[in-house]
Amino acid sequence: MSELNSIPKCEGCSYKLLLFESLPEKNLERISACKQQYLFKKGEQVISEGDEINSIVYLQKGLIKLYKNIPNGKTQIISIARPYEFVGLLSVFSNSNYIYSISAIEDSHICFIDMPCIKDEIKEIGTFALDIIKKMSKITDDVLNAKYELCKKNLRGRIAYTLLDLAQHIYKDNEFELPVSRREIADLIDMRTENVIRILSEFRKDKIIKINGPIIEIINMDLLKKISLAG
Amino acid sequence: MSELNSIPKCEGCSYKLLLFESLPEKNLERISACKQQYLFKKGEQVISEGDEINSIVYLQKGLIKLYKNIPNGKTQIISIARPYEFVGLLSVFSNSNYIYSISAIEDSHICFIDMPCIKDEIKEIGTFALDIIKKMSKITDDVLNAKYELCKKNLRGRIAYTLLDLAQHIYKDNEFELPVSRREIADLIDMRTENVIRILSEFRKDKIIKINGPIIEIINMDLLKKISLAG
DNA sequence: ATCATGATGTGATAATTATCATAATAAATA
DNA sequence: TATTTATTATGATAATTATCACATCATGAT
Repeated sequence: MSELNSIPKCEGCSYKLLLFESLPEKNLERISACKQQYLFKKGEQVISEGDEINSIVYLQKGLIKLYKNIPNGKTQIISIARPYEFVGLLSVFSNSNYIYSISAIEDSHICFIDMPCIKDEIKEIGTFALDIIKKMSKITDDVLNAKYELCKKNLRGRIAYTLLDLAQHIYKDNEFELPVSRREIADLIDMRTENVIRILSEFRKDKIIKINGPIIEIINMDLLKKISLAG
Repeated sequence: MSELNSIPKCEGCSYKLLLFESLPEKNLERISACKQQYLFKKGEQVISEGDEINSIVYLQKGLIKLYKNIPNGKTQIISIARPYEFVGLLSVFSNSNYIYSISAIEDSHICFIDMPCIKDEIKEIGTFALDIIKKMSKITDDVLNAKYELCKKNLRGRIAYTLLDLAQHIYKDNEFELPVSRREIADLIDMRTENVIRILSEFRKDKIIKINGPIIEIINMDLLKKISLAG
């Protein structure tokens, strides 16, 4: 983790509109004064389970994963998130300590906004409060929907769903580099590493995808969608 | 659905403290003026998927289920909720229409509070906004955690988990009447009806539970907990 | 009362998924 | 560079779960 040398003001931030559009100039300046920005290298830990929650985590650039360590030495990945997604809002208002960990899976710019500042603005600016509520509701919906979708699918359906998610929502390209290992995909969608590998191989044999090391290219999108839906 | 003949004021409501404790008297009176209470008989539908969201649903007495109808004629039960749980807050702020249905699985008193009223109070009373945010964060956490727990368990673990949830959180008694059919349990925890029935029979044979028609009694709590954890 | 319907219950079998074993390759480390 | 170590990969087998088939019982409709 290293501090970013030039710390821009929130006013000029392209993400302002997403969370702070209802905040007047004056209040935005106050927010701007109580935030810190850091660069996390790929693999670096941003938050550890149990850490005290004293800020809102805001991903500006890069890719992060939220995960939990579960008893038998395994890991449950809750979500992989890119900028604009605000997964950092998950459960931060109902707990005093994080119930999950966050780490960077790509070099990431992360903005920490002091929680007391946010709360002050929520209390003062009603429309901002409503905005935060709306955003929270949205991420909850998304994470929950994804989980419900995944849970009822068979393994091939889960892999297809995940590849589609990466291509369509994360990278917006039919060709992308897998940001996580096969084992981490397994941790994300509740299956065994061997089966992730096996099914990716099957998809390759069935000419649904091409695999070049860590690069995946979807070459039969329709079939992949069909498998995801049917799964 | 029938209107309750005596509509009590929010001031005297025992649930006031849970959601409205930070609201001054004056504001609570306004809330009280824009709410309606109804009695829903067991089996009656409260909300249909697609309905416009124009109020907050507040369960005062009884038991409800949230569910979605999924393409192939099946049903996905999202949650079974009792009073004090506020599942009605799920996603109501990020959508204009319900993405799930709600029906009563026991005779239920349900309070509908007009959404514009709630929003007005959120905008006006900052601490109330924070309260709502906290509550939303909490239910999200709970529903999400339950889903994550369930997804990674095997079938026996899921049944054990569900029985424990009913005994410990819903009925607070080791003996209770199953509020839903075996098929509905299957819809809740992503498995087949036959397997729900089969595993309940196994638990009976293993002297973990007693089954008398719809009445279930847990007679080996320790083992049930062990199965839930190991699953 | 009779019939249809759905819920419960059980067995047999098929399909899916996990586990174990083993190897090749890539990445990290001394 | 040499040597671990982790990741990717594939096959064989065991365990789990779904599906099908059928029986019983309760419930409501005719």
